[in-house]
Amino acid sequence: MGIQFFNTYSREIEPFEPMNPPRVKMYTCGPTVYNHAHIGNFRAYVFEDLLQRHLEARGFEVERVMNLTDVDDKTIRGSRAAQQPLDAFTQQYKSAFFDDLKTLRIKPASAFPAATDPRFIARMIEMIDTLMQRGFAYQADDKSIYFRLSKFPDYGKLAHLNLDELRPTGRIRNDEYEKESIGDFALWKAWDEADGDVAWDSPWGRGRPGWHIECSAMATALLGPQLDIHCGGVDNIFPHHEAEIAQSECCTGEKFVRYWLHCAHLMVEGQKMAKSLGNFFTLRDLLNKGWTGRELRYALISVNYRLPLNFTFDGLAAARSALQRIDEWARRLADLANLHAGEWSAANSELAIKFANDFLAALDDDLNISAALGHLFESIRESNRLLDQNQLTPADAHELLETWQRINSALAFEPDVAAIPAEVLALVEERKAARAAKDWKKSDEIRDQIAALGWEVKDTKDGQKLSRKQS
RNA sequence: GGCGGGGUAGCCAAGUGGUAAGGCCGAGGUCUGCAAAACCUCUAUUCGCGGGUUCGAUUCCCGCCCCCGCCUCCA
Repeated sequence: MGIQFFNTYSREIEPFEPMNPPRVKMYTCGPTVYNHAHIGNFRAYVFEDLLQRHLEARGFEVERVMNLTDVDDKTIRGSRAAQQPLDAFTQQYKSAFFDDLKTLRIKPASAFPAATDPRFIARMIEMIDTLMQRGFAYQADDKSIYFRLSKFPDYGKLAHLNLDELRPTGRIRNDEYEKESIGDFALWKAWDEADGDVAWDSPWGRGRPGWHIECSAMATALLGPQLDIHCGGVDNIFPHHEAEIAQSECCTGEKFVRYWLHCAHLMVEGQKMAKSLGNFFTLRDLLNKGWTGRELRYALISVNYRLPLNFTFDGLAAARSALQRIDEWARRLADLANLHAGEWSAANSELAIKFANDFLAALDDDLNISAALGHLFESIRESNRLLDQNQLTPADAHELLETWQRINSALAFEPDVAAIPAEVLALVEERKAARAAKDWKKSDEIRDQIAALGWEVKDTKDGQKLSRKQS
């Protein structure tokens, strides 16, 4: 069985066949940089990262683009409130976003195009112009340009919505009466006072681009008319991704996206995350509480992307415990392998081979991470048992470790490397002497001193082992 | 109202027409100067509820209940 994904468009599991293997063109909707991204946003980005990493583990070359929305109602409002120019205002959140990606071990995309980049503004104008010429767009009395939905009967197919049955929810602005049809969305928004000095010239007057056209313009400019994979949160399905399809296909005449993958929402302690509920968290909030990026990464990645994820602090604690167990296991393997470096003749470890096959096959199946982690922990238990019984050869240990490293290229769960302070090393030496003299009292005192410095020392048959203490 | 996703042990969660992976937590044990780690054992006769199909359903069908999301610029 090859790789297969659930395609939102067909609502079915489909075999994954990119246009030009091994190349994969992937577009992922990025953040609107008007504040710090929250953990719900990062659930989507972590999912996309796992997707990319697994495709790469399977030999694909992924070219991924993630856009940055740095002009829209919220960024403009924010910059005015902060009395900063728009670019200065958004720049701080762009930087913070990149820091957060790093903390969560999310691989950088091949490109992070920003909506305000003159090159892409030009591209957007060009696309809108094409749509105007072909009759897919029109200028309304308010001078804005709108997409003419009546010309694109496929609109609604991705979301499987019947447009005639849409229920008005009050989110439709009443002042858009100039539009031909209530669903027509803005491609170009004519300047108004609230925009301040944020405006670009266009054939239709000064204004700024609509949100949807951004993605269509940047995706097709950087990846071509057709994408293999387009990701985002389920909330983007309608209307954003519908609009992208409409704009792109009416411009290029080609099918825009082959596989649509959407991840479900994150909830917090069983409720929707909202500032008003006091359960709204950014990555920084969690770091300040003593959690690490990889712990959050584990918590976010360990539930299948199509299921709603209930984020809890119990879940983070479970992530911490699971990661420590993985760390300890990998260290035991490394210790055994290193102790006998040079004795690694071809092991053909059945355990390692089965581990790799089972794990990767699980991820092939629409990123079934739960099953994949199940195989990981089964392998851990089995090899730990063999280690306890001195039945694991150094060659097996070496091979298992290599297998783990390959698998971990998709997970990125390795421990943060921390240099052991000289002070701690000195205490360990001192303790070694005390232990040789069976001075248990002194040994325990030094253990406490080491703990006070943030490190944990464990006594094994191969001597003391140090690890960073978790907060 | 429309569309979609869910309800599996204390929590998270995989899964199949043939009798319930895995993780976390908890209890007991082995090991250990102690501690930690690791390992072993135990923890759902049962998979929201009621019917049906079947030799047999958690898995298929019908009905019902509950939760969550989207319904025009929130990942």
